[in-house]
Amino acid sequence: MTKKNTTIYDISKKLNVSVATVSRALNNHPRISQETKELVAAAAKEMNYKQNNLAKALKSGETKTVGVIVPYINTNFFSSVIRGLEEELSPHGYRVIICQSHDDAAIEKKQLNTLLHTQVDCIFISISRNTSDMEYVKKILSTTNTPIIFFDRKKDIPGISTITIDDHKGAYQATEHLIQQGYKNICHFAGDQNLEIYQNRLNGYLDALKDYKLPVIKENIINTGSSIEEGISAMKSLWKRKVKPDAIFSASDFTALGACKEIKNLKIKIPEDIGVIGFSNEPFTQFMELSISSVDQTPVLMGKISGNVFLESIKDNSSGISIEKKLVLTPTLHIRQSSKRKK
Amino acid sequence: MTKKNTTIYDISKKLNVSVATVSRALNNHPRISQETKELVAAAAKEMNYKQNNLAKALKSGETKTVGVIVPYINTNFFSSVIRGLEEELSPHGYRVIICQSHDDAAIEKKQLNTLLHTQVDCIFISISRNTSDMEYVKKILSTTNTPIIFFDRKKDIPGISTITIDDHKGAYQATEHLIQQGYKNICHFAGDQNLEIYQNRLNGYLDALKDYKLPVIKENIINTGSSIEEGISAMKSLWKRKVKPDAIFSASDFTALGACKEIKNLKIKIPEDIGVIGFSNEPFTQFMELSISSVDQTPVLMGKISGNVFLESIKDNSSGISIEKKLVLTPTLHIRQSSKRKK
DNA sequence: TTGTAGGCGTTATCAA
DNA sequence: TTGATAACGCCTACAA
Repeated sequence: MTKKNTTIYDISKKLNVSVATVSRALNNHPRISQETKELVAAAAKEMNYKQNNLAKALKSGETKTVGVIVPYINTNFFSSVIRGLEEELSPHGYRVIICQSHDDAAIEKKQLNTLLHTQVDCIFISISRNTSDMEYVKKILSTTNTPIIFFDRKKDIPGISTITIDDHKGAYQATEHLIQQGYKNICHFAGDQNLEIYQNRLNGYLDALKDYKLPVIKENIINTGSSIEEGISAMKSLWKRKVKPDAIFSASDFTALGACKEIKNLKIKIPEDIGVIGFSNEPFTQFMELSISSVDQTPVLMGKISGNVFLESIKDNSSGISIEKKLVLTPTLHIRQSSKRKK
Repeated sequence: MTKKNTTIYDISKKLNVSVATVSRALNNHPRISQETKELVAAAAKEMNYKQNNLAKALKSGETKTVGVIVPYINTNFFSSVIRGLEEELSPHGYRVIICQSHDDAAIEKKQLNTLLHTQVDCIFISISRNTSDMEYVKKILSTTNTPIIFFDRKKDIPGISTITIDDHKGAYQATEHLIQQGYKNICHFAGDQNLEIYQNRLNGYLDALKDYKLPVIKENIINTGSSIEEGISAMKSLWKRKVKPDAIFSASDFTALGACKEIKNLKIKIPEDIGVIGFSNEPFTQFMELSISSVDQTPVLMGKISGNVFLESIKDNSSGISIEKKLVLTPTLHIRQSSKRKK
């Protein structure tokens, strides 16, 4: 048996007033008598009235719902960003729909369209690895009013606000720290160069080397993904070289972990013989018995700020001006045992 | 400048047909000529038509959207369940709205109401620690058609399907394993007894002791939360006893980790002097240099099955029957270094 | 202070 | 095969 929800129409019938009065009373309209308001409120409660946001949204054009697309939701970084986003937006009455792209541009595009159909008020995206064609994003921008905001993994597109961390700086500081600890032959485990974040980490590494007059050696840049296994195998092949590295700056904590495991396996000493720094400050990096240095990306904050950029843009928009923001957060280097050679 | 979305009305005007025809053509209605369908499809594409799900939902009463409420989204367990949920439901056209209760019953109730306003087709909840009054949940059940499904952290309420793991079994197997490894004075770090999952873990531990004729010692049950710090302090005070424990079965991986850290600090040997097992199979448990044994809860699977229970209930409902399901998944014990004393 | 009525975009019923 | 129209539940001019 299907239960019917009570509507303002039901309340109006019961109280012998018009639906308009009920609607206004419920919305605390100034020109409704206190008495009526109380009457309506009582009836609403008694009849277990629940406002239908669908109808409201259809009328107002605002769903008070936003969408967020990430590669996978069950990673520390992305789930933390989403946590921040939810905590920033929820108090303002916004719901958050989550979508996974599985790091695939085709799925990402599909999810984007689904969100558009759902009439979300804003779409937050951290793009997938193989996203390159941004034409459909531009088309959405030019044909709809739905703002798109990129966080972390972005592309530069006019009209799209972005919230990122300063990957270059994080990488630079990490490399600089290794140099200051006396490491001289520093390798970099580089991530997918289709993504700006990994380009910036690589460049930060390179610039630190240059600034400290260390030679840039092409072979010291190893392309890896971000799995433990790739870290292990990268380390394995590195150690077969005649000239061995004395430090690793990895663009991923997982490859850094893989490297640590293999280093232990090779009976080399961390941090005496070789230093290691990762990136992301995954929880496990500090849990390890030999804790791993890493660069923190403040993901919860990134989520909150992303949400805030949207909220602010709504305010701005009321005055007809839409400002494109490019916010860059500062990462924090956490120095732990894996790279602290000097006491 | 505000861009207007094209509607079926726009298409109907352009093609000089009725909106009904457009709607039917778009929905591939059998009694529309192929010619018209193609015409409409072409116009829709050209005019960049995007269906408004809001209007559709208002009409049909189905939003194709579900809500999920968890304490916090950025934990491995909950984000993994949500991943599974999204992956099960997304192919069927459902969107997933995520809400955080911050482990607080009052917020949980608020989120529940928001989801109801949003007209979601189903609500998935893992209840907060201090949830006790289930009256409002029962009221929702009796006054709305919105199904509620509990996963992991549940209460038994008629009409609500639940998906859990067999915590008793997981705890029993963990304890049994410790016993078989020769440990005799096994302590339990128990979680919040307001939650069934922790009750069950405690009972599994107790039953294993009984079955193996080991004495049940009340002082060996330590109430902790699930933080590293509590694990450390619990271990600290345990080691001040005259009769010291030789194993810990913790209801949480984090307290287990804390115990391990303190054990190392006390210069005791794992697993020779003391064995440790946690619960949840958090990623870090296997990353540790001294890997920690733990009970895996298969969270992604739990999410998928939760989604599936909902999908099945829709099918069932078409025949007017709504079946309340109580599904219990089997956990898997992962034996690692922290508890493997015998070779 | 309150009521009437139109419209948001879709689908479905009843006609044609 | 197609068209006209009502309805989903709400809000809001415009009237009264």
